[in-house]
Amino acid sequence: MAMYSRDDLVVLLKEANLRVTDHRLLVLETVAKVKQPATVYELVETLRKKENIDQATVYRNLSSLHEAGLLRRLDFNHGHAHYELETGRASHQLVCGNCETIEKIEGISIDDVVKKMLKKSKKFKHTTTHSMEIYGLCKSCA
Amino acid sequence: MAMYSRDDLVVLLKEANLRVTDHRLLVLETVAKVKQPATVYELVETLRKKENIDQATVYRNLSSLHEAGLLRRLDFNHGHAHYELETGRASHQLVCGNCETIEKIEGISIDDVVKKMLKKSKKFKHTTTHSMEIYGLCKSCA
DNA sequence: TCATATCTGCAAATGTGTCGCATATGTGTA
DNA sequence: TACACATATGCGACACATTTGCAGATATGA
Repeated sequence: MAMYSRDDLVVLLKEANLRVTDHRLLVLETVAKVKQPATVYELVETLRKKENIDQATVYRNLSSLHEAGLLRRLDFNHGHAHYELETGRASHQLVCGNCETIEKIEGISIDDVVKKMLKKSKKFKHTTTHSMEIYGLCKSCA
Repeated sequence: MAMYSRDDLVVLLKEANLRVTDHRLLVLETVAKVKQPATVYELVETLRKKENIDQATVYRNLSSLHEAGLLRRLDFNHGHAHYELETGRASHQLVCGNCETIEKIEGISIDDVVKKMLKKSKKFKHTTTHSMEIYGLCKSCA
């Protein structure tokens, strides 16, 4: 898991043509630190402990960072979004269809599958980054 | 794409130990007919044209049918759920991360990938049915 | 330092989905 | 077929995630 210094993140923001505000930097920094994709609720909780920051600001920054390609937005069918740093590498996870359990799996390439799917596709020509969610039931729920 | 008669669907409901009500049958029948996974909004619109049916009823029936394993619930990061008939076979789709475009791709097996992921997993032992969503950008948004 | 585009907090508004409750309906049993 | 009871339904209120309008604050280039 790559570690980014605050200065690194500032560079990322500038490269993305985003203004470097305290709050935006803080949001980016917070997401960069989490191990599992974080919910907005978790992020807001964490951020509020450090600084007085409104949830609307958190939402707006998550959106701008996502649009700029710095964050990946994930949805696990749980009714709320999750965010993680956009690493350029694909993101794969098993997701429980019953409870909120998710498990990121590292080190598996699905490039072949993506290639096959693109070959059959009419609406997609290439994918930039992609994430794959496989839904099943976790041990507790099975 | 398998076609189900109304009688077939009644049998499915009975096998699932669900009461056969007009509304539940109608919801199931409607989902069974759509080609692409349908949003609740679309289903409510379609259903309202045929019969006076409340959206709470639609939601409740979609849930009971999903819990009973007759419907698959999908989330494409668009802020609302989609439903399709649970076929037993896996469901694969390319999803645009920018607009609402999705494209189902048939005839690709990802059993090997699922097997590999399960092997690395600590929280999942086996998957029942699974669906895979690969996020990228569609031609228009690329 | 200034001008201006962008950001922020606040409160109110949306959108999606759920719940409580009184009434209606399906289903097994007599 | 009629009954009893569990379950389903409609309605309105509610809950939660996310967005928006607006007025004041801040970042950035000139």
